[in-house]
Amino acid sequence: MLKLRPMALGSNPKLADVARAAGVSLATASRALAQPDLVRAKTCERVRDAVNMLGYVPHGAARALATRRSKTIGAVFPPLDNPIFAKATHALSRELSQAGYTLLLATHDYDPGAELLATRALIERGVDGLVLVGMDHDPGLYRLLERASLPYEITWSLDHGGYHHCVGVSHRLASVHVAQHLLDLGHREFAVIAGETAHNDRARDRLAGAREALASRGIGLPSSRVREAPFAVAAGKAALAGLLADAPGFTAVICGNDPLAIGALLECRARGITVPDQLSIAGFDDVDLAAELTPGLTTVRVPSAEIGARAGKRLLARLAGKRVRRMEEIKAPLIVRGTTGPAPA
Amino acid sequence: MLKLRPMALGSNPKLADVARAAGVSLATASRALAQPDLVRAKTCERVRDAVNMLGYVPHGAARALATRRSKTIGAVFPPLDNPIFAKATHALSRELSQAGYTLLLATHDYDPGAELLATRALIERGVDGLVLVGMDHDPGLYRLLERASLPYEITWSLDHGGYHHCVGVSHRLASVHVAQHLLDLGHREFAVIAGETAHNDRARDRLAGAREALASRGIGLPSSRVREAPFAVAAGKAALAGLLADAPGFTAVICGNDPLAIGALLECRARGITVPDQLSIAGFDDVDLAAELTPGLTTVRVPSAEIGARAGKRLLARLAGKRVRRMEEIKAPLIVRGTTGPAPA
DNA sequence: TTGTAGGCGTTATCAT
DNA sequence: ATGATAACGCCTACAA
Repeated sequence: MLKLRPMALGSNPKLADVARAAGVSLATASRALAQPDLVRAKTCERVRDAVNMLGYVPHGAARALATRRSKTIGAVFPPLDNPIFAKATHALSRELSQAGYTLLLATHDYDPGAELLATRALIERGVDGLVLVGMDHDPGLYRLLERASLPYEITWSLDHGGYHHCVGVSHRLASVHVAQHLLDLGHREFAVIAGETAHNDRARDRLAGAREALASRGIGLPSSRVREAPFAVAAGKAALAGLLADAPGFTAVICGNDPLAIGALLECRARGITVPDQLSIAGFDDVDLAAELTPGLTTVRVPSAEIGARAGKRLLARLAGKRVRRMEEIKAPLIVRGTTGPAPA
Repeated sequence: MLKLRPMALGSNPKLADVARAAGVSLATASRALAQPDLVRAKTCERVRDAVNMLGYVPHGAARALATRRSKTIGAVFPPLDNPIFAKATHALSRELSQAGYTLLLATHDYDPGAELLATRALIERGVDGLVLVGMDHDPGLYRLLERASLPYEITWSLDHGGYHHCVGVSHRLASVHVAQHLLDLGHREFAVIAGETAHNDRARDRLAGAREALASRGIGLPSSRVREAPFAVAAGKAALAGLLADAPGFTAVICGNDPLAIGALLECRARGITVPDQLSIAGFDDVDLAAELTPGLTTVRVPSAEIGARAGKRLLARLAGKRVRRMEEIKAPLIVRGTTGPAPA
């Protein structure tokens, strides 16, 4: 079954080998591949043939060294088992590859230190640009970017300071809409299951938005009614269980993201609490699953694939010397489905 | 003419600048960073200071050119919105970064042509090794790898031919176990919602395993009872609806992966079909959500994070000159939860 | 322990 | 249209 391959040969063919095989100079071979218009058609063809014959594959490092461009974009992301990040990564990768760029990906576990290290590694690898998530980063990270004078895009969050290039949504505003929706349904007793707010400006903004909307109608949110939980369905279940045990009496739960909301929903189902009759639940992100559940999950649609794609497009445009708006806000509409309903009488 | 180029303002400091600032030669500066043991401690420190002072970041391309190593590993994956791939990617990335390697990620939509192109791009970028998913690839892909004599790992699938390095599970065998479990519960009328089998050996093996187990007990699987569906909860719902409409009468559904199974489950819930009393449902992969549902989803545990981590470890070991077993099989046990039960009388 | 110099594979700037 | 050759930034024998 195992076939032996006679062809051994030490190293891979280089452009010089191609040139020799085609009977042209190194420079001509290079041009034939990069700027065919500058080379006689016939010569071009000879070079191409030689390439195929030898199985020549360009040496990116050498090219990067000479051109000072790696055709590579770095992305530093939280764990991709959050589907929103997976989607964005995929869309970004797709966008980049269409333009001949490749994605260099680093992931971290919401740890600013690790994030800084990873970013450094990417810069060392010579990325032409960088995609980051959110605004919360080690100060050293921004310094590093500054010094490297590397174009980068902040995703998900918006820098209202107008300094960073960014493409994202207003988490605060969307969260206000969620709370208002529930208030309009007559709810007065709320609980919140927030994502972990440390090192996460999105989670903080979402929590702040909810607080603010409630406060503006004179409704407080005691700390016993607020829980932070790591992103995960299981954590959502546990959080709701905890709230029910420690501070019952609420009729609506605002969740920091969909997995938490789905967890809360499953916990209700397991306990026989009917949603939305006895309890309303709202999520955030509009994960695929949200629409498939019965009842469907009321949530905020954050178009994560679009964010990834836009970040890629913007970066590519900037690398091509075009100008782009510094800040690109994407709408995040409230999607009302079945898990929210009138407050029980 | 010889011109002294003072460090340009925009340009980043190079090792030569560090050396000058530290008052040592280029070679010493290089060694101080790479092999500090070969350099006097005091000198080392001077170099380090210079590095910090100047904010020096090594130029990876130059290093790669000189050492013929990029400290970069490429991975070619299907869309990461399938959580199993997201988990594997994260684990892989984590494993690599611990060893100073970075992950170069390419994703494709189950298209062999695109996969080939992406792989080529990674090789051009100078990856030191590659991680692939499954055995189904464009023949040109294997040729490319051969010529580049690049170490690579096939993940998820096992090459029983013993040719490729691989780390994965036996999808066929696990699928046999699923079918046997249902047979043991008394089921005789089956339906299958398979993943799309084109360009996907895992989906084919899973389907084949189920067929085989049923056949070995004299039970056939008419084509009207088999449906292929793209990976997605929505597709699972639709597939079950289709089966119910076209070929009712089955008491158990074997699904090609968990999202499909969850879709089937949700469809049942929406129609008032009780699971497992009226219908048993089994999945494959053991996604996080599977355990959180009530009833929990009976499925096969495929440790995707472990696969990613192992692939990384194996590749790193090989790059370090160690030998590893060509084939590493990971157990994929059946996890019996609540969605499967005795066949209705 | 430290320095000198050649080379890694490609592009780009000159000539021709 | 094509060719010679100097960068590009770093590593690493080989010398000192």
